[in-house]
Amino acid sequence: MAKKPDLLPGTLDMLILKTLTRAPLHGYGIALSIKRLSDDVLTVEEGSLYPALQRLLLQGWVKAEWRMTETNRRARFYTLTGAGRKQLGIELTQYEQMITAIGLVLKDAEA
Amino acid sequence: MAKKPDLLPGTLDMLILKTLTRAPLHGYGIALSIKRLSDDVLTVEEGSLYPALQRLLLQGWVKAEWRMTETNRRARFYTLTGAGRKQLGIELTQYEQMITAIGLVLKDAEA
DNA sequence: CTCTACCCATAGATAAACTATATATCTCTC
DNA sequence: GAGAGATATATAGTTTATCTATGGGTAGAG
Repeated sequence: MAKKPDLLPGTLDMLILKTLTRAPLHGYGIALSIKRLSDDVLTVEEGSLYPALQRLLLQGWVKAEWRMTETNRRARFYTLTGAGRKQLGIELTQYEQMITAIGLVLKDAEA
Repeated sequence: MAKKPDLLPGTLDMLILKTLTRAPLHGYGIALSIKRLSDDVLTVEEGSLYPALQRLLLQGWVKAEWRMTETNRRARFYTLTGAGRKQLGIELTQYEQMITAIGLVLKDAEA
């Protein structure tokens, strides 16, 4: 059974951090944002999202605050910290390096 | 501790299959090939490589044959099968789709 | 005869993602 | 006012991929 992953493993933290550079968001909003920005290609399951947010909180890369949404529901809003912004930079650099390297391997031409 | 992976998780099978489109190779040669083609960015550890090859064998995507290397050592040479070539196509498509989608999320511009 | 490069393979730990489940509220429709 | 559906958080348990660590063994160079 060819099961398809909902995202490239290892990229979720980066995607969340990047999403938060645009504006503070609650978890559900982050998931929606990533899904919509990616034209429905990337789906962040709840079972992946909330543990990831806990991770990011623990690392001090985001901070959380309970507020009310526009639709009048209680939700936990996450904001990127300075350390989080720095971490995002690191992860972006590593990611670029990785996909460049993968591109080299996938290229057909051999010297 | 939380060591970073030497490659993007989920891409190893694709990299191995692609490497085998060029020529049959033994495990050690596959690892070397990926490392060199990627300018030493991607390193395939043996503990990742051999289980991955077992996986590919089991799926019927490669077949193996004991032969002698140029340096006169016994080695197991892996050859891509028809099913493996098909699988590679699938994985390449999914990979492209993923990194395109990730690119959309990482872009700064918002409509 | 020792060292390095070559070669295979597995066990166990770790981490990240998934499925499934639980809870709860708001809004809209019938 | 009942129910559906979208909004919202969270955890337990499972799966899977990768790493670390270890174990074997051979060829050739010095």
